[in-house]
Amino acid sequence: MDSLINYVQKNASTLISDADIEVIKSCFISKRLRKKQYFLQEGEVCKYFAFIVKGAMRQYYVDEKGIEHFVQLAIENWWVGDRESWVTLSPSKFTIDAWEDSELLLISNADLLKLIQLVPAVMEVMRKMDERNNIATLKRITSTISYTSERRYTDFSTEYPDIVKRFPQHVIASYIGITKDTLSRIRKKASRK
Amino acid sequence: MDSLINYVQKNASTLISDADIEVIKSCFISKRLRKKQYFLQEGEVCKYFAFIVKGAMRQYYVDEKGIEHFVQLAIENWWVGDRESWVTLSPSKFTIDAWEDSELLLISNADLLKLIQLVPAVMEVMRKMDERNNIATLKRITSTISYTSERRYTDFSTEYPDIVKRFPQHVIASYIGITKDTLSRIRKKASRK
DNA sequence: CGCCGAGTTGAACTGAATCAAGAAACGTGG
DNA sequence: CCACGTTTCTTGATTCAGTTCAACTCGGCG
Repeated sequence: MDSLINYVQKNASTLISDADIEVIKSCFISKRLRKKQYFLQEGEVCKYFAFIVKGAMRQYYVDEKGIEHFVQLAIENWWVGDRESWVTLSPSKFTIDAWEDSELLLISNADLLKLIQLVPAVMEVMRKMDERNNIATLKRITSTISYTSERRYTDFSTEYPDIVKRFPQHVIASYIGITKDTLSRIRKKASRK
Repeated sequence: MDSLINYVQKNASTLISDADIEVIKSCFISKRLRKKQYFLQEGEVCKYFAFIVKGAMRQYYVDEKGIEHFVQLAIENWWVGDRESWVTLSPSKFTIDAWEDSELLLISNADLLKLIQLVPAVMEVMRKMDERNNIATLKRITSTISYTSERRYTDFSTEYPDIVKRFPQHVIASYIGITKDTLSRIRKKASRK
C-alpha cells in the first residue's frame, strides 16, 4: 500500500492527512499475480483498475489471425486496466496478463468515484494521471504516423529504457508496431557503430 | 457560449445552477478565427485550450522534411489545444490552425484549475472529457499497430463520417498515417463494389 | 481567364512483412 | 545439476503493401 500512498502524495499539491490515507487504503483491494496469469481476459468486464505496486503487466489485442498486438506495457507505479470496459462495464476486447510476478491494488470505478468525493486530493492525482496519459499517447501517435520504425525504436528505448529491459523484444516490437524480425535487424544495424 | 453550457450540462450528473453558469462563462474568452488562420504556431506556448463552438480545426506536426502530420482533427463540441504545452507552459512542437471559419471559447490552465474548484460539476465534465480522450486514442493506437491502411480507413470513415466529410482527403490520409496517393487508391478500390 | 490546391493515376522503388530454418537462452522437472 | 522442451532471437530469401515522383485532371475562386 505504501507505494500507492507515496504516489498520491507525490502528485497532490496538499498534504494528505492520516485520516485520508486510511480512507484511500480502505478503497483498494490487494491482489497478487504470478507470471503469465491473466488479470483480464478478452470478453470479460474489467471490473477493476489496478495500480502496480510491483511487477510488470501487458495489455494486448488479439486480431483475427490470432496475432497479439501489445497496446500498453506497465510497471511499478503505473496503472493498468481497460478504461473503456471499466467505465461502461462492457466486455473488453483486450487481454491483460502479468509478465512478472506482480502485486496490484485494485479499485472499481464506483469506488473511485466515491473516493474522489471523499478525498479531493485523489481527484487531483487522477486528473494528472489522465493528463500524462493523454500527452504520452498523443506522442506515441505522432511517432507512429511520422517516423520510420528505426526512429520509433530508438526514441522509445531512450524514453523508456526500463520498459525495454523488462519485456522481451518481440513484445517491444509489437508495441511500436513492427515485427520481431524487423526489430532484430534494426538492433543489429544500430549495434554496428 | 450556449453550446459550451449545453456541453457541460450534458456531461454533468447534476443540474448546473444559473450562478454556476455565470461563473463558467466568466472564465472563457471568445475568439473567432478565419479559415487558415493559426491558433497556435510551432514554438509558441499554448496558453489556451479551446472549446469549438463552430468550425473545424487541425493540429499537426511538421517533420524535418517539412511534411505535415495531422495528429488531431476537431469540430464543434470538441476541444483543441496542445495539452502538454498548456500544462507546462513549454513551447509547442505542434501547429494548430482553422480549417473553416471558427468560433472558439478559450481558457487558460490556471483559470480552469480555479473553475474546477468553484464549480465541482466542471471537474466531472473535464474528467469525462479526458476519459473519452484516453479511450479514443488507445483505439487509434490499436488500429494503427494492428491493421492495414485499408482497414484503418474504412474503420475511421464509419466511426467519424462527419470528420471525413469536412477535411480534404490528404489531411485524412495523414491522420491515419498514409499518403494521399495511397488513400486515393484505397477509395478507388472500395468504390468498385 | 488563369491559377492553385486537391485528387488521380502509372511506374519504379523500397521498407517492412512473411516464411522458414537454425541458434541461443531459459526454466522446469527429474 | 543436467537434460529437454519451450520460448526468444537471429538471419536469409522472397514477397508485398505502401511510398515516391511526376504528370495530368478537375473544380473553384480571385
